[in-house]
Amino acid sequence: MSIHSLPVGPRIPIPPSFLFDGIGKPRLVSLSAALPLAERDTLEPLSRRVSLDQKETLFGQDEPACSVFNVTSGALRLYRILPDGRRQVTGFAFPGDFIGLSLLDRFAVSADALGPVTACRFERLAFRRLLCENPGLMMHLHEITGQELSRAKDMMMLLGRRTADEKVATFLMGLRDRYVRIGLSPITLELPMGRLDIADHLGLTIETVSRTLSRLDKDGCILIVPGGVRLVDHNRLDRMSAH
Amino acid sequence: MSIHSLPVGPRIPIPPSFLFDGIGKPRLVSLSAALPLAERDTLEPLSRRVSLDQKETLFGQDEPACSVFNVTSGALRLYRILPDGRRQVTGFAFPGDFIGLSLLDRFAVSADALGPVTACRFERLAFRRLLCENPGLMMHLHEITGQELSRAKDMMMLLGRRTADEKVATFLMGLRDRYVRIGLSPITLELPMGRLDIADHLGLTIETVSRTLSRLDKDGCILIVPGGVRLVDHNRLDRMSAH
DNA sequence: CGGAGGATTGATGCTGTTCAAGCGTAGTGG
DNA sequence: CCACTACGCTTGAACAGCATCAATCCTCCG
Repeated sequence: MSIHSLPVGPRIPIPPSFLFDGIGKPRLVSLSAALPLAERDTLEPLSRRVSLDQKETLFGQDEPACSVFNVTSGALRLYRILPDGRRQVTGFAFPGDFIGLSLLDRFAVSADALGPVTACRFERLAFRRLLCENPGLMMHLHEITGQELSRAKDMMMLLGRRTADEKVATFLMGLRDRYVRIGLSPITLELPMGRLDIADHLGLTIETVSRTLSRLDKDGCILIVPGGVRLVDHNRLDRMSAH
Repeated sequence: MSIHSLPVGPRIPIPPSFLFDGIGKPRLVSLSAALPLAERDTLEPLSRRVSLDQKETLFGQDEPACSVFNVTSGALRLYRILPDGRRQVTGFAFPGDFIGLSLLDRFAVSADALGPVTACRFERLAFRRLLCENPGLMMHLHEITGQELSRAKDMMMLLGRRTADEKVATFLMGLRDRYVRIGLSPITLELPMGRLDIADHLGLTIETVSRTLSRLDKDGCILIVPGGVRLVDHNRLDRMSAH
């Protein structure tokens, strides 16, 4: 697929590993590749498929959380909104990601689709019950939650202490890392989210995001392409996102 | 204790409920009141006491995490530092709080004492093993982690989308809520952390924090007292922290 | 062709930072 | 008991980075 034909709301494809298990037998598109096969087999019978179109919402903040989700294809934005309309996008969910893993009574964020999305839905109480019977699985999911918490702390550092340039560079490098893991191109990054979503994620305005990307482009760090961004000067980006 | 005699590095007292169990028998100061007695009794045998003096560090970011902690008295700051010295204080730990609950291989933050601190230390692998044998307990601790994650998202909203005034007001109201739960005065808040810690927590500079507190004082919202702050105009503070 | 929505770019202004000086209190030693 | 220092906090003045306001462009689509 040429970079010039990326759709505007790009479709995050289903990585091939999700479509077949070890012996090449097709299986229902379903659970995270991050999970060992045995655990997938434990969880899968409990799941139901969900599909969303662009802009449809999966759930809203503070709604009773009767489900847990695992994204199979597409991408979602997760966010909170203040009474006066200010929004913070706390993150984006990609194939393989769980949503609602902390199993609280209510959802901590709202979630809606950036494009067509499919996911596995689990009934929360059944999910919980299953975990209680499989301490190993619960421990694994607890670990995944711990990693999310660690990333949340990265995010605090990003929001509290970094400049606009660093924020944007860090965002791009973070996306690259995630794309590597789910089998998407880490060179030409699809950006299924709009500039406003990025801005609300990084604690900036849409204008600042746009200007910063333009400058990175002019400086030869990146190349802005329809529907995404091509990473050019990897080193410079790495230095900007200075860990 | 008069508000004018608050020590500069105030001692966060041990809530009485930690000192005695149901039948009035004294017990070793130890575990969180947030935990049911049965769970406390399960965990306690595994624990070792730790004491820290002011400014001593409990552990550093990225160190191998061989322990899990539960604070019994005092307060700690949890933070990350960038190579160039910029710091983000991700939170503060008070009596009852667990640290390192996500059980990852390495600590996600550094932790050091704001004043004299005591805590329970658990050997991580033993702790982990115990949890695998007590799914109910594991589920409970998972839930606590989920709440921490939810607060991390509040923090993202705070850092990304709120003004300096709102940040400071929200910080104070948040402290009030926590102090209520651990039995400290929610009217005259002790501030065991310095202005710089608050600044690095809220993504501001020390000058902005100082100015903002001064203005809140002048406006009659709060009263700055040695070692802390007295909340005066509760309503106005609530409106400023506008949830 | 015309409209809608997102993205870009420019001009201006404000919020919070930076730099700098001064204050207050605790602790120390003469 | 009082200087003297150290340290954290406060306050002021000037500055800068990002926000705001506004206009234009681009692409997709009907």
